[in-house]
Amino acid sequence: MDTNQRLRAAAEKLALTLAQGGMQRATARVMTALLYTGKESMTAADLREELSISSGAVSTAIKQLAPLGLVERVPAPGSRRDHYRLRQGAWSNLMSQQNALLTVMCDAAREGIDAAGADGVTGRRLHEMQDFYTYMLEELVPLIDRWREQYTAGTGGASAG
Amino acid sequence: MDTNQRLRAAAEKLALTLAQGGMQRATARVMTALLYTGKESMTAADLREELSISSGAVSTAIKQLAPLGLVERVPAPGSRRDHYRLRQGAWSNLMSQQNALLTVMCDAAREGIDAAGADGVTGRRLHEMQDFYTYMLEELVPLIDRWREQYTAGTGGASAG
DNA sequence: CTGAATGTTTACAGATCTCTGAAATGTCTA
DNA sequence: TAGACATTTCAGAGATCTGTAAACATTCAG
Repeated sequence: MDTNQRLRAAAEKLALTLAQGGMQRATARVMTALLYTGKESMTAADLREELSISSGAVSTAIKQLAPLGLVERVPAPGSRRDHYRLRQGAWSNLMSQQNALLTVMCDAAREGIDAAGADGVTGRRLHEMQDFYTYMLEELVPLIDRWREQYTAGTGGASAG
Repeated sequence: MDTNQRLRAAAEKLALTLAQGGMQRATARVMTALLYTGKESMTAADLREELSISSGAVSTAIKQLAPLGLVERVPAPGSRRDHYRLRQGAWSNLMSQQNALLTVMCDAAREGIDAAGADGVTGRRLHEMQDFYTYMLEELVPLIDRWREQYTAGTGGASAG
């Protein structure tokens, strides 16, 4: 099957992009493997084999992906192995997690102003920074929330577009 | 002066955050040095001394920051040395640059659908991904544009908030 | 309770990336 | 054109990070 190879290639390529964005490499590969798999869910052994990585790496990857809401453990019916799958809304969760950085930037700006004072060149620069990140936070958070509502409304998935 | 030390500490802390977000460490330090300096602009030598890094590192940092629109070379009045300063709108430019990743994600989703087909579990997952990043692109780009207009309107800076 | 199968943790090896130091390049003055 | 000063480039040392292998813990069948 040639299609399978194309899928593998696409998965690896996307993993590379995610890695570029700060995600650990093996973690990104696990993520894209779960995205591109034809199965409903994959076991740790499946991932290990599919990606040719150690079980330790799989374990670490899951440990990183699960708390971010990107991947979830699925109750295995009749199997002792844990099954994992990409979570519904994974991408918006990923985005939210990146937004956490905006809060940090906002706080940093405020702290800077506290230390430097609101006047002078430094104060002015910090003020622009604070304004920007405040604006972004106020706009982005509701934006993502709106997406979530909108998407869970058309739960079927196929008709969501 | 104790204030100076507080500023240095704040700058370093922010640099660490930026580095966490993928920016090179020395590059991030140069960025925050330019943000926190009391001067209007800094020379490469200033940066080298302030941060205790080599001139090569400074050069590399500028080379990375300038194309992103975060830092600009300022015409030096009567000095042969180049002067640098944080650009107006640096933060929104940084954000825009991160948004470029959204486009990549969007394209990746489309390519995936091409390879996997729109039906089946894989197609459905990719579809959600595509929908999300399409939505984000459509919303985020105008959002930032709006900020830019809004901010350049109150050009003074001090009264911009 | 025992044994087997699976999942997790950790020290270490390998790879990767970053920064330094020095040479090369460029730019301006006289 | 020569000379001085500033910046850029680049090979290699150093630090950092990632993944593996193996020990350890846990869960479940019999």
